[in-house]
Amino acid sequence: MLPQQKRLPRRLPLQTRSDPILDLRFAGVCLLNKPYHTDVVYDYRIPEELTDCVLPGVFVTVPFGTANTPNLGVVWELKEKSEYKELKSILSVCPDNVSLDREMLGLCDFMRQRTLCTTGDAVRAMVPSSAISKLRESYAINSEYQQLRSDELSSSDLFVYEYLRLHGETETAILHQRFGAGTETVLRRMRAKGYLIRRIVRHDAMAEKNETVWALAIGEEQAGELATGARVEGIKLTSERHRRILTALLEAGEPLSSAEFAARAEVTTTQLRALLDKGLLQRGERRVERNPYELEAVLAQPLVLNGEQTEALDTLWSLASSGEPRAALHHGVTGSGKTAVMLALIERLLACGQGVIVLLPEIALTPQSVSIFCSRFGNRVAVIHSALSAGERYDAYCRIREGRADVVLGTRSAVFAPVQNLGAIIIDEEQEHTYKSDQNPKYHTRDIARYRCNHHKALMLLASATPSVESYKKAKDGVYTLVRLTERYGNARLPEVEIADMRKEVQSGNVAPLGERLLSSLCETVGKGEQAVLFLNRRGYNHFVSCRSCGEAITCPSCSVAMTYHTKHGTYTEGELVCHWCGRRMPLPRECPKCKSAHLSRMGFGTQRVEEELQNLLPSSTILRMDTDTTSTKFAYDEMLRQFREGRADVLLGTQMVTKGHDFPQVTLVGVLLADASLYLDDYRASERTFAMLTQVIGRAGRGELHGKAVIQTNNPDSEIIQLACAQDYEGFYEREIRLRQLLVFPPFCDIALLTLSGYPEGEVLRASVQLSEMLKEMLEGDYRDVATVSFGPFEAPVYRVDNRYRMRMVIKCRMTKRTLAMFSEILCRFGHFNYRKLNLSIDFNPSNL
DNA sequence: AGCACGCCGACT
DNA sequence: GTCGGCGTGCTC
Repeated sequence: MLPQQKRLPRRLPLQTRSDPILDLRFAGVCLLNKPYHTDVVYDYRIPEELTDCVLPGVFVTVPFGTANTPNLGVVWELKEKSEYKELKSILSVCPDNVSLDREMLGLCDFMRQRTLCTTGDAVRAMVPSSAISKLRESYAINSEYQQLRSDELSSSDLFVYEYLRLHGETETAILHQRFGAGTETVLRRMRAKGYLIRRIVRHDAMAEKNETVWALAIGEEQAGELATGARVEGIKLTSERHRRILTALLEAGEPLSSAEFAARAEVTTTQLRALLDKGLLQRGERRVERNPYELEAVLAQPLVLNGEQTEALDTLWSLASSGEPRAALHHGVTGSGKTAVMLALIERLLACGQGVIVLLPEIALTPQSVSIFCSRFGNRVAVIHSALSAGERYDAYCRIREGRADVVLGTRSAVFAPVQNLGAIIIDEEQEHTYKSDQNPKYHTRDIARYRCNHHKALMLLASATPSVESYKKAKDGVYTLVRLTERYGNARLPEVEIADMRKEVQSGNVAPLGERLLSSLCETVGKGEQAVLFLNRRGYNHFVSCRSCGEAITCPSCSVAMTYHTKHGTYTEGELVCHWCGRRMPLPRECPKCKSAHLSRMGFGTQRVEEELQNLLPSSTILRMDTDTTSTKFAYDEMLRQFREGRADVLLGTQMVTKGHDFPQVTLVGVLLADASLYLDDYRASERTFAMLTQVIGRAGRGELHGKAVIQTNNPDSEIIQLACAQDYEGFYEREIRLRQLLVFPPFCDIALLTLSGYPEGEVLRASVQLSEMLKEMLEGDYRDVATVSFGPFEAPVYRVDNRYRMRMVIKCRMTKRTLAMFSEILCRFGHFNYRKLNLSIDFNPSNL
């Protein structure tokens, strides 16, 4: 057993530099590039000249290790004394463009404990990477070492040496580009021999972008006279363009950029420079804000809320203004006008000087949804999503931190937006699995939002037509306040839903993706000049095995998730079934366990095929296909949606993308192909996802004046989930689902820790996975006897080999308590100490996907 | 993660 | 005999 590392303190000591009693000459620093088992607080001396700028949350560089390599770190705490002797001193403080405030430092700690991530992981999630200084390594020839013994150096050594002799000090990245893969070894070797020296330099964040602007260097009166062509103090402007420059400046009343001059006065930089030389103009700098969203604040029409909405707003407002941290679940049927309530709530919060974060899943963050916010709140809105450039992200961050933007609209990572006086965090479509990060730090947005709302005594508002079972249970248990909207807004009625049994089609010889019912409805709709949306449920494509006769898929006897078909040694027929939750394996049965039919099949068809078919059947109509192939750029995606909304296409065919965040008033028909495909995912949330998807897609129809219709094609018309979705009966779905979860012990009745061990070679991974499970067993029988768990595995991950790394897994059902977390933390530390270079252990709590 | 120390195989 | 392989242990 290895010695225990001293983990980080749970609470931050309260302290500021102004405290007169304390003589805070030392700093505890967390380094940003440390692996989990060495991510502890390291003490450093604060040099005299830095006493004023070393404060908790500030980024610094410190020497580390025997070589005193500079490392980037964040000051965690200040202290009077340190247990350690022979402390090193902080090297430098990064410029003041970012630092973590108390809230963010606390959040950092929270994330480390909850997700078992490192300080670096947490910090990088909170702050745009372009705002943090970077350390860059470069090499140069050691001038004190004159003799070049060429017998000691290989030819690749000499190439690099020669390059450095010619070019001088060069960054490692550039050398790497020039000399390829083996460069690191070459550099290391030559440094060890004393030929080269290495330097690590701090490069500060790119920070703001500035542009050159031109201003008057003389008085306005003088300029005015010159602009008329008069002679002033010996100068007369004969060129008409020169006079236009002065006129433009006087009209603008502020400095202008070259581009602005070009637009206003049709003059070029040459002419501007001429006036500069005459001493009439001077050059200055102006901050440019990189904001891809042109935010015209249109005069917002007042929100008209119906009775139910007003009631919901009042409840939410009383929670938000209570001065206490609160959480609410806003459950409204599709089309009930949740957004209007949200907007009204935001207006009230802004009126009280509070800011708001609104989170949406990526695919719902469309120009349409952005414009809803921008038209109402204008340039107070900051939009944050993954497609922003580093500069745009940085500027949005600054705008928020400085309070110039107080309505933040964004995807998962926007939950960290540095809104100063936070009134609410709204998570729309809260059941979406994209709110769970599957890379380090593996946080759930809800947990971060809850932490931040506690800090700000703000409201966390979860909204959805189909809440996650976890959240709805919390609402039922009174942890969240439940706010309901049960009516569709305005004249809109729920569409009429028809379930089309595809088994009959198969029996009558039709194997086409479009059944008769859907086809005839489609012809009718298009014939009337109305629009249709076809949703192809492609999740679970081809992996599970289902019965053609009864429609059931083969599920794991102990987990109630579909078993996945794995081929063996490249033969397609000789496969076996595997459960990704408990690792159970079994051969592919000859007949259906339910109805004994021999018609077992793998299933699926792609969007292209459906598109072709459609085009044949409806030759005169325009079909838009929207999937990951056709919408590789965000631009293409937006363009397609716009085309469809403007009525330039009759049918929109696509995957999940078509289900979210768009209002198409002209759509009267919604068709779902293969509704049951996602019913048998190898995930315990398969029913939940299918229900949510179907409910939402059905809700797309009939949102305007026209009445809508939905046709649901399925091999499994008796499925309770499909029927409940067609009836838009969330309550019924929940009751059924929660009972199942309890019975089989799945969240919210337990938490799940997914341990993934990856690396190479295969034998090592297998050996280590056995060692891991033994270690776990030993801990559960020893020091952690009090931790209740049920472990499965180790078994192969669903995709066993990725990028030549082999992956083994363990699934552990547990309760996420301090003790459980402490145990997993120790596992990570111990594994780190084993120093398995090529192996990596990752732990994900309640993962979103397998 | 890096880096140094340290102990074994294939080269001058 | 040495260089360099990577096993092991430490970093305020």
